[in-house]
Amino acid sequence: MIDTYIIKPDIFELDDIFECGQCFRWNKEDDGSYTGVIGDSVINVAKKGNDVIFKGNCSGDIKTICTDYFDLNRDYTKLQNELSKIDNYLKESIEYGKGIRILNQNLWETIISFIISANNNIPRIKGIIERLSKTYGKRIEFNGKNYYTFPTADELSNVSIEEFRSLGLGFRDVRLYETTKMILNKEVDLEKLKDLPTNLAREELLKLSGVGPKVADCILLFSTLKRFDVFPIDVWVRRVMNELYIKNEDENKVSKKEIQKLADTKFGSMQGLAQQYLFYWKRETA
DNA sequence: CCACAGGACGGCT
DNA sequence: AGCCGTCCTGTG
Repeated sequence: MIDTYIIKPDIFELDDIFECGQCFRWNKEDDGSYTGVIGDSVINVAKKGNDVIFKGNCSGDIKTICTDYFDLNRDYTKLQNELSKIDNYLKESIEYGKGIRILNQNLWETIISFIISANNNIPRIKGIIERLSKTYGKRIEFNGKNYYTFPTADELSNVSIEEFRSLGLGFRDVRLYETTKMILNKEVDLEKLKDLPTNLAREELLKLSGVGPKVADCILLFSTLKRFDVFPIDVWVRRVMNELYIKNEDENKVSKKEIQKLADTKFGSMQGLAQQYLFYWKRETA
């Protein structure tokens, strides 16, 4: 059924939320709004003045779905104020990406999406995920258009490596195939992850094929696991951390260990959010 | 045609 | 433990 839900949040900018690199299934419409799939629902998010308007073909209560997914019960103003005190670089990056909220994305979907993200760029990642959903997910209609749910582990259980390859996954085909099997046979039990401390949850995720340190940290931060005490280090984060704080002539000579240690001491339990502001700022203004 | 961009992984020291 | 070549596809 088609539902609407309207709020006036202090912190909520469409471009900041959907373009900061945390998600791959949201597409911008001609009117500036975004449409995407959350679980079994299709949602369109628009902003008019201070109003954020959610409309969707929803499998449940739209208010519950959006409150959870968009992390609406967290006080980002307070978090921004705390982070802004750390230094002026962080303050500037927060001013740039002031409308960011970290999404609560389905854990399985986040795992598969970020395995696909390895050694890959955003347009291609989005294309692969779209083809995966169209081929193996369920169709939902909204505003006269077809959308597709992200396929479940069960829906991928009989897909061969060759079929994955034909969707454009490249060398990631085996990783998707193996990880699907490992999750289905509970070699890694996703249900148990949410109760584990961050370091142990990371160890579990690292057992999955195609999940290394960077992907594991993205999963911990951008999924319903919602851990802010991780600091995913990719080329852009390395670049910005070196430029601002480490100042090595060759950024490639800076070890991940050194960056990680700096993030721990400087940003502490809020390092995941700090990473998002710094990453988005550096990427968009590069 | 080539250079480059983007992480995991396995083999090597 | 750290270093490095390979995996694949799209872009300039």
